[in-house]
Amino acid sequence: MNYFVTTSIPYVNGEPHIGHALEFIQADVLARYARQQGKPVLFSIGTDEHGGKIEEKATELGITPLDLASQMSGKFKLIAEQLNISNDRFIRTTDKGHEQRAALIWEALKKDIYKSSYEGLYCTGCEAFVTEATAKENNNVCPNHNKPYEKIKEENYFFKLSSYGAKIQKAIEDGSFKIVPASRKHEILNVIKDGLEDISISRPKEKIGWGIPVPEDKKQVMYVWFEALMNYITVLGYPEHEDFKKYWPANVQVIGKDILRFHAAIWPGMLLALELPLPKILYVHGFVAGEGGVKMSKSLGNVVAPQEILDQYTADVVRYYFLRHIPSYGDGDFSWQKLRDTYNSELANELGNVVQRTAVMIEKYQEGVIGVIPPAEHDVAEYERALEECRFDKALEEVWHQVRGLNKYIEDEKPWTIAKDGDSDHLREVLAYQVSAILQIADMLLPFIPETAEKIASIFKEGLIQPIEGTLFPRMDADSNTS
RNA sequence: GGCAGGAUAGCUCAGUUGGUUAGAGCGCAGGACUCAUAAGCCUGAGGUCCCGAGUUCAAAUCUCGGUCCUGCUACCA
Repeated sequence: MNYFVTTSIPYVNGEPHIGHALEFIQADVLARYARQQGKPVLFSIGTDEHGGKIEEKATELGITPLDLASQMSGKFKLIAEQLNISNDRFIRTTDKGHEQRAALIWEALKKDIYKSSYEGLYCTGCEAFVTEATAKENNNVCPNHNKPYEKIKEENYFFKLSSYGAKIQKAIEDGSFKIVPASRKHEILNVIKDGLEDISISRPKEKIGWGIPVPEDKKQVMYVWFEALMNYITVLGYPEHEDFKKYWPANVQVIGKDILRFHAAIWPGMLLALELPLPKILYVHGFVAGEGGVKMSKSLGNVVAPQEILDQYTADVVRYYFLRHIPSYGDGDFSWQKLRDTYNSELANELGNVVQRTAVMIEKYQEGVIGVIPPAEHDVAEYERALEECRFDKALEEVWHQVRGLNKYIEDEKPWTIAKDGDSDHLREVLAYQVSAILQIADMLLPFIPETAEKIASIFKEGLIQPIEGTLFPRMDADSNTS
């Protein structure tokens, strides 16, 4: 009954990008849908703030790592607000609560943690070791950071992930830990089947100071990835808080395809070691490319920040585009042209107009009196199934099927002709049916474009048309936006 | 190299266990209407279903071979 949904927590190393926006929006739909069904919901998002990269950047800027993290975290928070994300919590890994509880988790994992020295080639940019083969392939220079690999020997703590591979595999295979889409499930099973290796989970403090101290070892801090994953339960107040008992395991954890391994192998390993249940569903979205499916990159100059889109369009428009036109199970792309076409044809012409024409007819022919609205009658099974499978695109297609159906209904019934013929009973019946269909559509749209859905409902709910200011989605001219 | 997925209309894609004339949305062209945001509705054009062979009464669908693309993963010197 209780419903817990999370997004991954973005690393505050970079500005919020379109992929973060997508993830926030998708998770928000799940949260709002669950609330609509009357479930107690907890929806958390947040930011991941420790690690060497933050430390370095802060040093460059001459500020403290925490100041930098706070600044960046604020930007993610702002984007979430602008997108009308209904998160109940926003966790920062620098929150005292997270830091303290991370230490408790470490203690609880102790039977699976051991110390060992590790020698290998390391990239400070990636904060990761690479195999010799990889290093050779790249001529000893990390391609991501353009820095030579350093040969280092470190004392690290390790987590016995290898002990949990079989259990994780079983949970994925039997569906108790469901990974969608299925292609991602196969992908990770392929990795797990070959056996999971123990992972390094700490760094020497002298090398990376910006992190959560390892309990009882002042010389080590927790590896940022290991500690960041813990946010999903520290945010609930693991281990003692009521919320933790109430909301864990998560119903859905929303992540991007680039961090599948962390969430489908390491994280479940940690949970199993803690003797906690695994999340029910791990939903993996794809990437958003730029125009023509070309990857967004600074050097190509085709990067579009969520902020830029929000400067020109309302949150609902942005939400709609991302949910309907970025395939829920694959990669998609963003272009201003596509956004405007979508806006005009789907939101303005089809949805906005059907609301408008219905409201106007009731005002014109019946002084705004709606009369008895029949109950909703369209089958929503497909819509519901789509949502259960995190197929946001498909769910919206189902809604639009109804929007189109309604426009067709109006053309078939021709209320304006009925009005001329003076058959007021029949006219009232037809218009009330239109309202019924619109209200059902608004209901289905509530998790997706909440402001619009509420506005639509408000027009018809009182039995008398309550006009709104302007129109829902005024059409946009071809030259009204460029950038 | 291994594993997985893909190639269908100008674009994005759907095509369930093989079964008449291969579909939708967008875009494009034409039409009738007038309640509405010059929106909506109707009609139409547009396809060698990647290539080749095979199985079958029948293949977009199944088999084999090939080409190209994507993802994951491994490795050689």
